Amino acid sequence: MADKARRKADIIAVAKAARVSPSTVSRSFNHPDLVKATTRKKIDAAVRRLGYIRNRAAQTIHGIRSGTIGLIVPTVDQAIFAELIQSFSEAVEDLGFTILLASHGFNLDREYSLTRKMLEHRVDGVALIGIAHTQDTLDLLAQQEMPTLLLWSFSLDAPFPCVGSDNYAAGALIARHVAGLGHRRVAAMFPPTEGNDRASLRFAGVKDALAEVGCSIPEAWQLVAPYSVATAKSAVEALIAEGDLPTAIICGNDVLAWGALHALNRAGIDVPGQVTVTGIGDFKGSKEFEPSLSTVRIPARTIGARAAEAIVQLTTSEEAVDVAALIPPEIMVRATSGPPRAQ
Amino acid sequence: MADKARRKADIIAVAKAARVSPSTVSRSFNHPDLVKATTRKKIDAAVRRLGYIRNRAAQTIHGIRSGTIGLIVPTVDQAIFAELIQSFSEAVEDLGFTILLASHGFNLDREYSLTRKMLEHRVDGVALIGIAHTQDTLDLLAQQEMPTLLLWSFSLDAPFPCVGSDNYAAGALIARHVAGLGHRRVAAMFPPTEGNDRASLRFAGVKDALAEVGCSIPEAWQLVAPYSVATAKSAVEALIAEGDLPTAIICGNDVLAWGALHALNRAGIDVPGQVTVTGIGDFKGSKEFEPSLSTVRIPARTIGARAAEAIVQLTTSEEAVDVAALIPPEIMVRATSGPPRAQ
DNA sequence: AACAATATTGCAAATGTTTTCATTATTGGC
DNA sequence: GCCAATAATGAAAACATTTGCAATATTGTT
Repeated sequence: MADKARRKADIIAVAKAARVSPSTVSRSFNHPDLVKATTRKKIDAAVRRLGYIRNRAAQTIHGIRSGTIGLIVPTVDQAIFAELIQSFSEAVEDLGFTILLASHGFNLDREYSLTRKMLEHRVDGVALIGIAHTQDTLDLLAQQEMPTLLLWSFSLDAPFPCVGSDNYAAGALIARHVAGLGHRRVAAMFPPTEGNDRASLRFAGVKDALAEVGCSIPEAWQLVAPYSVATAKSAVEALIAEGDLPTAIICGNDVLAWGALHALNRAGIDVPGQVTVTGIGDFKGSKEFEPSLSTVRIPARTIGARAAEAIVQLTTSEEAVDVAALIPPEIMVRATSGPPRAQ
Repeated sequence: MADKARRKADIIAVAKAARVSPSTVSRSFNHPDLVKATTRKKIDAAVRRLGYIRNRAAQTIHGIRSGTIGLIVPTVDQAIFAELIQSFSEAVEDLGFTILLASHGFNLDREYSLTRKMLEHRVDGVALIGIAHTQDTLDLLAQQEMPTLLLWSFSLDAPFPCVGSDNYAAGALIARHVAGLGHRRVAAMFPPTEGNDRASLRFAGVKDALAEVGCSIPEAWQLVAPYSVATAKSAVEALIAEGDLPTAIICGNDVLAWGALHALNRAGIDVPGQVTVTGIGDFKGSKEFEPSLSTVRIPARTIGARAAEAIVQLTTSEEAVDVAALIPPEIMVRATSGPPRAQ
């Protein structure tokens, strides 16, 4: 019988057990200062005795915040997103919210339907990765007046406030470093840029910065490799097999750079003596790589934490607040970059 | 005005717009076969026109499934968990559920309060990482009759069904491989084992398997390094500095092994010629490492997918179902392991 | 054209809370 | 000990749905 009572444990059951009205129980949770200490004690005791657990769904119905933030990402399974998600969710949890997580695998149509789902769950806010989204998704969020944050990339003319870094600048930063060392025979290896504003902006930054010194990347040296050490390694192995090596390979992210380094290492090609390799991202482990990877730091943890504050502000504050934040990328010159060998 | 109507868009508003009763609208969503096709058309039109979005919270109140699965992990930010979470959430989403994600940072007390939160949100099921949890957490889940799954590790005498691999076996597997090559001067590098059943089981497996051949790991060679390339690298650098090198270093996971390899590489110590290095996990990139890492494969994607099916079965099926699944680890002998150099 | 069977719809109660307003209890000042 | 404040509580309506049951509409059969 205790069992039966227990399972149903209702705010009403608690009220009965504590010999007060349901209103008082509710108040004791939500406005403890409005109920007498001794009453609160009785209620707490009843709660414990019955194993009562509040029902957020029932609260949410009243237009009260659900206490959830929807986070929609391309995938969890890339170092960079994992770090971002971790710091974001930590910070969000500390602020009393829980994350509703969904991943769309770089498919923006799926992103739309996931967004709908988030809205059905009445999340208090939505955070999306990157700037590029389908108009449908953006319209939906705007029309429902859902507090929305664009995470990871930053742009001034984005449809929603952004907290993130400037990927174009990151690309330009590393390219200028490489060009500054004197490299003119430069290859690039990037992930497919379609539906990925981060990668395409970085690549654009690289190309534009190289153009400043009159350098361009020949078609044959524009390698495309999906995010993985394996594909990057084999792409660079193929490049090596061609016989005509560039003096530098600028990679769209650190994972690709790791692949490049492994390929060069295997072929016995000295880095940076014969070939300079750079990454973007400064993932964990890049500094410890042998040789230590020259890259651009995009501070995922900072972005995640700032974004959490931003989205919570967006959901809680009445008036319009300006939460956008640009977290600048930072060049990390380490051991994989050096001047080109004299011809 | 449209705007005002739009924002509130209610099932009642939809009903009015479609000139039917709210019940019919509800049915048209939940039991479409019970409503006439032409009526459904009218309703769909009204829904679109008003931009109506169903309110899961209001449904959940009726004891209907919330369509969410709580996933509580130590952290997202470790390759192994990221991969697991990704495959789990993909599969769960395909089955029509959404993930409520929380991370406790290896703090089991936080795990308890996160579990409570999940229950407040009336998730349909909860998945926890690993076997070891506080009694409070386990009691809470049991008492609330919450479908619960233990993810990642497998054990027969666990308090809830498990879907995962056998970490003890994984440790034993790699240790037998190393011992089989003839190594007797063996070091181990593991993350702190406290509150981490994966690491402690692996380590136990390693020690027991080595004991089978009369080998034990001297105190000084039992390195402890938190999960990170950086700490692993410096731990092994310290070991190298000592001067007395083992012939093999068995690492608790691939990230630690990467760190070890970088340290040895930097010191110009040949792997596997002078020192054998092994990992556990077979993370992405381990195969492409130079030299390619010998390790034990723990198939995260398989586990994630199987676990998703399992938890959904647990939440949907009436009778008790047996969903436990042991996904066996598999040794991957690659290039970092070889016989010890003749003394 | 009438009847029974079946398909479709609406009414009203129920779900677990919160909140406004009204009522009752307590306190301090004299 | 009485009165006015003020503090604490309760009753009832509201929130956005679902669902059992009853009522109505449609169909096929003769």
